[in-house]
Amino acid sequence: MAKPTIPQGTRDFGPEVVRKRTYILHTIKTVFELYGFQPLETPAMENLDTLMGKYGEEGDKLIFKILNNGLDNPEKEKQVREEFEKVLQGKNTKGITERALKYDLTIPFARFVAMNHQQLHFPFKRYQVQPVWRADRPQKGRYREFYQCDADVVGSQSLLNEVELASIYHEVFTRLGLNGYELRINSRNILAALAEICGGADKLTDITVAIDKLDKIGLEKVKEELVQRGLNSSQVSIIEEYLGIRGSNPEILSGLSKLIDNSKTGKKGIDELSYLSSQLASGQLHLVIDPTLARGLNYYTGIIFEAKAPAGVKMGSIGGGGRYDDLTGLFGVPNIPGVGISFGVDRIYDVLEELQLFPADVHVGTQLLFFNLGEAESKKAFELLQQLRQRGIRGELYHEVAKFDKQFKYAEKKHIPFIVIVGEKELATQTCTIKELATGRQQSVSFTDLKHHNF
RNA sequence: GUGGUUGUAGCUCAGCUGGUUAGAGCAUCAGAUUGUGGUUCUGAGGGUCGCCGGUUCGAACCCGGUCAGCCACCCCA
Repeated sequence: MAKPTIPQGTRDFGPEVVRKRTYILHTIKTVFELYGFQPLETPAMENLDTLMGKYGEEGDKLIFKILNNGLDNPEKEKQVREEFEKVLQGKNTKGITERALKYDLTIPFARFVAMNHQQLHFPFKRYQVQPVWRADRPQKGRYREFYQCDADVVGSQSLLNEVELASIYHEVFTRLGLNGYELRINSRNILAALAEICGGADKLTDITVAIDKLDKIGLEKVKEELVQRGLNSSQVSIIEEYLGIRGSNPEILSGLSKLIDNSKTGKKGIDELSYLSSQLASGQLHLVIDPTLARGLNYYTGIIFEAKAPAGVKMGSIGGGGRYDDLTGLFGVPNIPGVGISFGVDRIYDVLEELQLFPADVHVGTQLLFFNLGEAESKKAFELLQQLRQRGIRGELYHEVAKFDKQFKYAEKKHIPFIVIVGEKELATQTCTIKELATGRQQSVSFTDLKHHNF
């Protein structure tokens, strides 16, 4: 029998890891709820039609397709072979595959809203935490199965939603102890205005894709890429001037005004950014207006967000999002605008690990362990244990009579903070001995008092 | 999808220019220790050297293929 394996790019999560991940996810969900967001879950698989063409050409290639059943039916052999020929030419065909694993949470959400918009009360605020799948080649921080953690508001144009979402980022990162995080914002309208000035709205995608790489490849390479993408030298120098806008938020706003204020779209973008920064200026939010922030996704139309790990941690974005004006339009229901954010759970995990920000008690599952020291002893211990469980205290009785040494080690391995000894002496005196492992402190408590004892 | 790199015990790794029975530390189990863990000491178990094939008298080592991990690119979370 060959050793079992798991599919490429997938992971098992052991108890210790699950506890840490749960801590992160619980924190995020709690904050979502605090802001009035409601939970939603959608199926692991969607109809292929729902997903295809929504993520661009590259995205389509990375969708995990599910093979239809019954392809081996001899009666259909000829038809199946013909259909498969089409697959070899790069076309998708319902004869071979008509379902796929979901690629993100946004498109399934849009599909859900399009299907149910008559029943929903707007604005509809939902959060969703589920795995998604991509047929990408795995590498550092990238997996074929990973969790996304999204919150979106649909059915409202109000910028107050952006304010709320920015506050959610702040609240979550603060609760996780990531005080040095940075929330960068920009507006797609600013970028659109820049494209206008550079002589063509059709250049928007080329410009955003190139600018998005600034952090990684530097100014010179970005300029090269812009030229490659068909921009002339005067257009490139306008973009260079734009990328050179730096300083405090007010300074950046005035810099932007000088460059693009006579564009109507540009003015709208500046208004959005100044509204957001003024609304949030009073708090401790680390809000930074960043003209170089672009984000690859094409469907964004207004404010865009990107959350960065504290400086010094070699980790880029730990969250992102933005406003889209017409997501459900793809599914035949126009005019439902929305704005959403996403948390990168795996990356946040790595950052918390690196900065040692997981709480010390994150591993504590079982709170106390009763030692098993004989038949009569364990019978009494079990009775006491059941009383404590009634109170909601998580406890265990060691599964068999064993030496102290073994039972201690079991408690240590499971990070159980307290052990309770009920042995011959304790039975005689109707008391038990409670020991706190971390400190070695020990105390004697009567069987009747144990019920109310605080651990 | 393209390219690079690694694969030896549960884990981290050593293993000389190819040479007889493949090693260490940690972990596990047992004992020192029959009511007090973390330390120490003693001993034991555990490997088809990722898998398949080739070269050779002889392969963990060389060659080809394959699978998996890691890294970079494309793209993205």
